[in-house]
Amino acid sequence: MNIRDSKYAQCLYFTSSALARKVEKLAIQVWKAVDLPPSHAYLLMAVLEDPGMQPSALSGELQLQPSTVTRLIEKLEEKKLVVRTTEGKLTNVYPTPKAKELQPKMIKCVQQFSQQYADLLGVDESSRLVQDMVAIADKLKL
Amino acid sequence: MNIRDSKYAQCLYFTSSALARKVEKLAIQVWKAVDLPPSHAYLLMAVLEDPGMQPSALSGELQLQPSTVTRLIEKLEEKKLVVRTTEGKLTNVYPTPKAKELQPKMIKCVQQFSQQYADLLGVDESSRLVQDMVAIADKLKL
DNA sequence: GGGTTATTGTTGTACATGCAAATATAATTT
DNA sequence: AAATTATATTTGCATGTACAACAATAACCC
Repeated sequence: MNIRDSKYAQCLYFTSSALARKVEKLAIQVWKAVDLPPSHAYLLMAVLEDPGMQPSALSGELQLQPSTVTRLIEKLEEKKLVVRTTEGKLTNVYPTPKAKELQPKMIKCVQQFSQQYADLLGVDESSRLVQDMVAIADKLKL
Repeated sequence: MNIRDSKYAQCLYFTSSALARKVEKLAIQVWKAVDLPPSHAYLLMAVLEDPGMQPSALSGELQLQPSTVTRLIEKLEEKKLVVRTTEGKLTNVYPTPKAKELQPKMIKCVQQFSQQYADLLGVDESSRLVQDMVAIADKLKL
């Protein structure tokens, strides 16, 4: 069944969550190339671009709760892709050499992913949609 | 931090999941009025509109995996809002009187929710966005 | 009719995410 | 300097969702 055929196709809750699930599935496929779920991959890319980044900054950048960020970092630590150093109340997260080696592949994943939905949807169309979603999400202050 | 300030604000994975999380939070607030999480509420509304609806149909209507539908039904059964009857391999899900009593309140929740984001975003803008999201989600066959 | 295949639904398990509370440290106030 | 308040991070617990494997039944084909 297509989403448009659902009686809830007019509802923002329904459509945004259905879309997110579908997009995530696509992303999961793409990110299998580096054996990471997308959420882990995005955190790792942020840390690679800004080594030493703190969880609070990651929380803002990724729009995830601090607790979620902690959990993601734990997983990446287990895979030896990041290390954490704590002094005082502050924590710094650094990428390991293993993560740096992975970086080129990750960049390819990003490209492949955006290519894939640009092919499906058209470049202009998809970038307009993304901008609209951003605008709306930012208006939803809770 | 706003989503637009994130370095991932151009990425469909990031924006669609961030938007979905925000919208879900808003929906959760609204649906507290009937003490149901939105996912449960939507399933229940579907069953109220079409008593006896089967899990496979619910899976299509709600765009959720069958296993997820089973879990939602279990929760609603615990709350005495639906009952299940099985004959052969088919299962029918029926709303209880308690659910029917709740129906008017649920309709109000739907209205309140759509009102809330229409106020924030404008009626035209938000309905256009929803349609775009539907169109795109439907193109993402996986 | 009997064997194969397809459909329907449920379970076991895993993971992502969040909230609220706890912890630890820093900053501020008095 | 002590007490209070604010900030950063982590933990306990709960929930939602999915995949894969399973079970049960129905449909099909020979």
